[in-house]
Amino acid sequence: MSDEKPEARIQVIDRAATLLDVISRYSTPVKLKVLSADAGLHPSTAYRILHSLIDNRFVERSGDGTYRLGQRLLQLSNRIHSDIELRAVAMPYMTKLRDQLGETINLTIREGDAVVYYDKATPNRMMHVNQIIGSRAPLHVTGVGKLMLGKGGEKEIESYAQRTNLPAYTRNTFTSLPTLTNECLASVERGYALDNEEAEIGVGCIGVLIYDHTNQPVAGLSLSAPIERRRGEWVEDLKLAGEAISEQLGYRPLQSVEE
Amino acid sequence: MSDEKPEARIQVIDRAATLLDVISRYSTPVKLKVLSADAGLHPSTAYRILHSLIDNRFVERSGDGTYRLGQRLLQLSNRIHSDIELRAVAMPYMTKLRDQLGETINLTIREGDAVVYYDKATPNRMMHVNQIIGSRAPLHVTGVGKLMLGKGGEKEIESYAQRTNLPAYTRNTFTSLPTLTNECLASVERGYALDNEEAEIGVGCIGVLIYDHTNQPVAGLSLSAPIERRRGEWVEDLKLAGEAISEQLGYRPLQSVEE
DNA sequence: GAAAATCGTTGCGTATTGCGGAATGAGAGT
DNA sequence: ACTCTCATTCCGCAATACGCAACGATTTTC
Repeated sequence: MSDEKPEARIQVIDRAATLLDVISRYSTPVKLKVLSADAGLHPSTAYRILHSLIDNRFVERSGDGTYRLGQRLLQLSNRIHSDIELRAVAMPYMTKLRDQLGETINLTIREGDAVVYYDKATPNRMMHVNQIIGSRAPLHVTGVGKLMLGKGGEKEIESYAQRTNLPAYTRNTFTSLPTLTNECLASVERGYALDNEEAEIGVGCIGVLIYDHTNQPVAGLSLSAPIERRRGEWVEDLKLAGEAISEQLGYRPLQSVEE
Repeated sequence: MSDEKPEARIQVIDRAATLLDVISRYSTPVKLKVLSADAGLHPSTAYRILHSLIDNRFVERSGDGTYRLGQRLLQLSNRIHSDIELRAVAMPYMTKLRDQLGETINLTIREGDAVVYYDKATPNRMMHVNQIIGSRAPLHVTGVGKLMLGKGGEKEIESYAQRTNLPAYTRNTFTSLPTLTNECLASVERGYALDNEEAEIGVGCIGVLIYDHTNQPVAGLSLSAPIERRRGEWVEDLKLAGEAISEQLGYRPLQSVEE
């Protein structure tokens, strides 16, 4: 990091970054004296910055007074890794489905009580369903969301219903707990869910879950189409794609619990 | 991060960590308004911290004004990963060799003109060679170091000689460029190197290189013993262990250059 | 298309925070 | 036991980070 940029910089962030760099250059944990010398900082300055980085788990300190990079860096970068991997694995299947079926294919992930549209493959036709990447929809009005609720079981569906009060988006939205519960559990049972104009009149979806090596659902795959164009035979295509993506992410169905 | 710790904390490091956490909670890139709200910071404060994090590559900003985690986190955590992996892969072979041959087995890595003792397996006998983890030795007086120099070719050996002036550690140290060059290149040729009391009188070593998926040497494996106990037949054991470790790290010998 | 609202960015004054020097404590080396 | 070195803490100070307000750009609304 240079000082040539005219914009105001925050000195202590630059200094913290320098210390992390210096630590990363050594293959064994390093002492304070070496770190302050290499970073060009006063030892008491380096000491305080390092201990703030320790508090935030970017750095760890051993009993012998040496410092090394901390677990927070792994956790944050795992986030980047898993995002990159999910997209990279899913996108070829999505584009293939899009080309084969001629409708929009969405990749979604769960964020609390909503699904977020994470990526998509849209067909080259004038009329197609277009979801905005980054936008979100409540779980109970999407196919994938109903599957995610269903995987959580009756208690989770009930908690969700209490938190959200199951607002109606169309006249087809499930707004009563018993019917939503039946719908979610049945969807899990058959391995896919339909959205029958529950989020938006005129739009129908087919959704399946994507699992990873933890054998938990991590994302959803869905096809959105104008309701009159949606065909039941596409369910199998979505299921096969969801399974293939899941396997590439390390999912092993019917595996005994050993981890 | 809480405020209950009595020690002085650096506020802006805490705030930067909070912003990184907030970004990591979202699965899609996030706008400034959301980040400042979730982090409980004034927008201009969040703006300045974020841009300092951008300068240091912990965060990236897209043209649409959204922020996501940056590549620096990956780079720093790759450092942690590769360290963990090397040790995890090598240690079982090291302990097996130690038990089989009854002498100290070292794992070393290169740091500039030195090798650093990175890990070790020491035998349960009163007299054994003991290298201090974290300590370093000049390349030209260690078996592994001579191999690393040899892999670099004559020009690198010459540069090294000019930089260091090949100081003698014992009467057996190679202190002339021609003889050191011959020794390094011959060692590479036969796939192992010996340290014949070149670093310390009375201590002899056998060293081999460890490669990874980049097909480059990333570490060294060596046996250190009192010179009168060292046996030439152990060379094959070191070579086999070095190859096995390398393969587990993704090394593919005789692979055409395609990466 | 114009006006209003919102978000992002920047300048500025201030006070809070981070800094460096010095002192102290702990541990290592002789 | 003494000396030396490194790590840690305290303290006064000024530089830095901050928040407010204003401005520019973009989006939203009518």
